[in-house]
Parts: sequence; structure tokens; C-alpha cells
Amino acid sequence: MPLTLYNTLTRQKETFEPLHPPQVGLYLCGPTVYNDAHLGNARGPIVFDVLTRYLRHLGYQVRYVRNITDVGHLESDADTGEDKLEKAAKAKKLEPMQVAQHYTNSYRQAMASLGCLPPDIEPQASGHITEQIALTAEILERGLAYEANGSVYFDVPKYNAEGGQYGRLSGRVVEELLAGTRTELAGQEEKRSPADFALWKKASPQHIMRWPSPWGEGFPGWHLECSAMSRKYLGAEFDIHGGGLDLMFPHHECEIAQNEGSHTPSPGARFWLHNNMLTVNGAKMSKSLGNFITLPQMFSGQTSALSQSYSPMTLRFFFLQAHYRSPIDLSDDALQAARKGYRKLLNGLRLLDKLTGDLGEVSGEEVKAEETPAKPGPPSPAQQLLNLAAKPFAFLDDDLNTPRAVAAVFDLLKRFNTLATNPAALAEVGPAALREAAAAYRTLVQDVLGLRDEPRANTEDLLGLTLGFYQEAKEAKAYDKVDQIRAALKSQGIVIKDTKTGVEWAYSEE
RNA sequence: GGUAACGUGACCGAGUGGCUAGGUAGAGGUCUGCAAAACCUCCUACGGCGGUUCGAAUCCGCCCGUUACCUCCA
Repeated sequence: MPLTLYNTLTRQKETFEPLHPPQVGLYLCGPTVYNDAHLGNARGPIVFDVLTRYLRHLGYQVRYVRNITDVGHLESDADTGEDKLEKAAKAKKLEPMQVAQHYTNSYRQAMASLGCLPPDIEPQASGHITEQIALTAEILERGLAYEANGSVYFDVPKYNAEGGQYGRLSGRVVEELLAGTRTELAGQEEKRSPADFALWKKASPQHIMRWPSPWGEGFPGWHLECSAMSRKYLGAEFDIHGGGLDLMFPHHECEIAQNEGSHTPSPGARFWLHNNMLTVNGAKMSKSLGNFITLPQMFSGQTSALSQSYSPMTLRFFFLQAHYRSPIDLSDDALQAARKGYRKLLNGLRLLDKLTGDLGEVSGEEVKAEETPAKPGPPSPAQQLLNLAAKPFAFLDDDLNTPRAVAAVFDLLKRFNTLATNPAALAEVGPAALREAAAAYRTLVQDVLGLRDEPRANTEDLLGLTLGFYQEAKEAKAYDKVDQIRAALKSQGIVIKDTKTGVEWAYSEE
């Protein structure tokens, strides 16, 4: 079954085929680095991280580009709108680039802790002024932009008159946009049409971040950087462009117009993917509601909106339990449930290490999943296990349906656990199928879903030692001692499991 | 105000015109010195009101609620 993805551009699921296999070009709109990333900011990177991981699992060579917006993102469209970076810098008496660097560092750290692989290219808008000026010049040469008082605006009505489809991505018609545009906004008088948007803005005297251009000193419009940098690193036409639903209009709409209006006309990406938004306790995150939570705040528990801290992996797993195109609501209850589920999956990895480790080097006969059995009747236990192991991949193929994939991984884990309690059934499955299914589980949990163990105070060795004492005490029937050891470990989040075959430990799921 | 989307059991969330989602929580059981974990079993819902249909939670309409975009926002 081939990978299908929902394309916002066509409003349907389409079979994904790269333009130039095995290469895949993926662009994701990155952060504007003027403050700490909040919980909602994490969803897109996690979604597209799983997509990248899955594409790589499928054998594609992915070039993953995620930009850093450090210039041009204004507080509003009005001329008086301040650059977000400059505003933050002024408030703290810092250089704008100092602010950008600080929050870029903090962003990278947060992304790494969330298990998001770093992008292959992480271009900064301020480092690509030349490319942005060049693109603006191209659009001017095409006659789809005009200069006004040192600023350059994209001419939306003319673009559409010449066959452009501004509004296609977001399903809007320009006339409706015009009707709904607030005309009282300052700076509109330079525009020929309220729907026009800035490619290049003239810098006011007090504006700090400014560059020389053919139109005077100024700075690039926010939408321009993604067009310029995606073209530079992925080509005029590439495979996938991602971002949050809120960026669909106007940001991505403008990107498409800019791409089409250049000397290399193309919408840019063939697939436009949009992840849905996050609410906290049923409401949009906002400072006034007191439910605005940044990533560092959640990880440290320094927020009144939650009763305790939650780890990055808990948050990652929480997001994966919902489909990326559905809204998701975050709460204490939901996070606690996610934490337990996440730990259960990780305990599964440890179980498999034990099960497959017990197999030794003996190899069994090959069994293939999804092989049509020659004879009718119920599939063999080995076949059943392999079928379970194949299911999660099929769900990922279906528009990256991580919740169904996760559910199928839990089904697989349950089968492993059942087998672990029943040696006869385990023997019936055989080593080959067990190894293959275990490999699939590890691939899914670690490589595709990107879940990993989070550092804990206790090392494997230390626990082994402690378990030795535990075993001794138990053999001596010194139950006071036994209970003492168990209590001590439990306070560290570790529980002891007395099994028929020996003593083991696992993470407490409390 | 305009335009979209969503509303599922105690909680988070899949999914679908008739067939078990899954996780968490809860109940009973197996195992166990007691537990925990694991396993087995149970609880099993689709905002409200109409309509289409043999049959709808799934399609249509209206209402209510939430969210998003229209204005910076993942």
C-alpha cells in the first residue's frame, strides 16, 4: 500500500510520489524567534518529524528544511507595526540578533528533547536578504508587483487577472477578502488593493534591522523568506510544504503567489500539509486565560496551568495519539494518561530485549507477513504475530494516521505480553517470527514514532546490583529488607516484578 | 459580522451507512508473602431536534456549543 497524504491544495488524499525519487524535499515553516516556543508550537515539528522519519523508513532520502524567522515578522500589517524581534530586543535592551540567537538556541534544545531530528538545513531569513531581493525583482519584472514609496507590494488583482489563483489554497475568493478587509488599518493607502501584500518594506528611521535594496533601505516582507529559501534549497518545484493550519492564509497563499510570480513559476510544493491546532482545557491558549504554557514551563512544571511537570516524550506521545489534522485538547488528565501509555510502550522494548535475548543465535525458518496462505483455515501463530506487526505501517501509509498506528502498536505489545506469560504459545510462534515482529516494534516505537527513553537517575548496573540484594533478602525471607528495597526503588519510579523466571524491574506507571 | 472545521463512553482520542479502535481511569479474576507489572473478563458512547434509508453516531437540514481563519499566531 503506497503512502497517501491529504493535500490541502486539492482537498483530498493523494498517493505520494516524489518528483525525483529517491529524493524528497520537505519544507516546514519554522519559528519566529522572539520568545520561548509554546506547546502549540511543538505540534507541527513533531508531526513533520514523524513524517520525515517515516519517509526515511520507506527508503527515501529526505532533505528537511525548516527556517528560522529572525526578521520581517511584524506585529501587524500596518506600517506602524513593529518587527517582533525588534520589539522584544528593545524591551530587553538587546541587539535584535541577540534575541534571535537566544531563542533559536532555546528552540533547538526544546526540539531535541522532543525527539525531533534536526533539519538538514535551517536557513535564517536574515541570512537570505540577497535571495529575497532577487525574488522581489523577478516579480517586479513580471509586472506582478509595484513600488510605492520605497516599498514593494504584490499585485493580487493583476496576478489573478493573469490566471493566478490567489485564494485557491485556503478556499477563498479575493472579492470576499476585500469585503472583509479592515480599511481603517494604517499603511493601506500605499496599496492599490487591500488584498495586496508587502514583498519589501521601507524602513522607518527608527527601524533597526535594515538592508540596502534597489528600492532604498528596508527589510523583506514576512511571506517572502519561505519562497526564497525553499526555492534556493529545494528547487522551484519540490515535494512537501508543511505548516500549521493558521499559516494557510495568508502566509502560504502568499508564498504560492510569489512562487508563481517569479521567473520559475510553480506553486512551489506539490503537497501542502497543514496540522491542526491545540487547545488547553478546551480553550485557545492565551495569556489572558492563564493557560498559556511554553515548552520550558511545561518541562519544568513552572506553570499554574498544570498540576505538575510533564516530560518532552510525554508531550510527543500525547500529540501522536491524535491525528495531525484534528484539533487536540490538552489537560492534566490527558497528559497523565499519555505518560502512562508512553511508558508502557517503552517497557515493551525492555520485554522484547529479554524475549529475543533468550532466543540465542538459533535461527528459525523464514515467515513472511501478508503472504497468502496456500491452504485455507486460520493463520498460524507466527503468521498472526507478523500480521499484527504489519498493521501499524499500513495505518501510517494512510495519511500518517498515528493514532491508529499507535493503537496497532499497543495491540502488538499486548500479543508480546501474552506470549511472555505463556511459554508454550511462545514456542509455537517460533524464533524467526518473534525476531521479525520484535524488530518491527522497535522500528515503530524508536525510529518512526521517535519515542526514546528519557534519562533517569538509575543506571542498569545499579539496578542489577539492587536486584541482587533484593533476591538475596528474598531467599533469606527477610521481608522487612525486601519491602525496604522495594519502597526505595519505588520512590525512584522503579517497580520490582517477581516473575516465575526471576526478578525484573520496570518503570512505575504511576 | 463573513468563511471553514469540529462536538464520540469518567478523561484523551480513532473510525465507519449495518461488523472490538487504542490509551488512561473504574470493576471482577489469574498470578503473588503483600503488592506491582502482565494476562483474562466486564463497563461501551457517538451535542439537541428533524429528515433521507431496510438500517445513521456515520448522509442532509436547522439549532446549540467549541475552535480556526478573515488581523500577529503552529
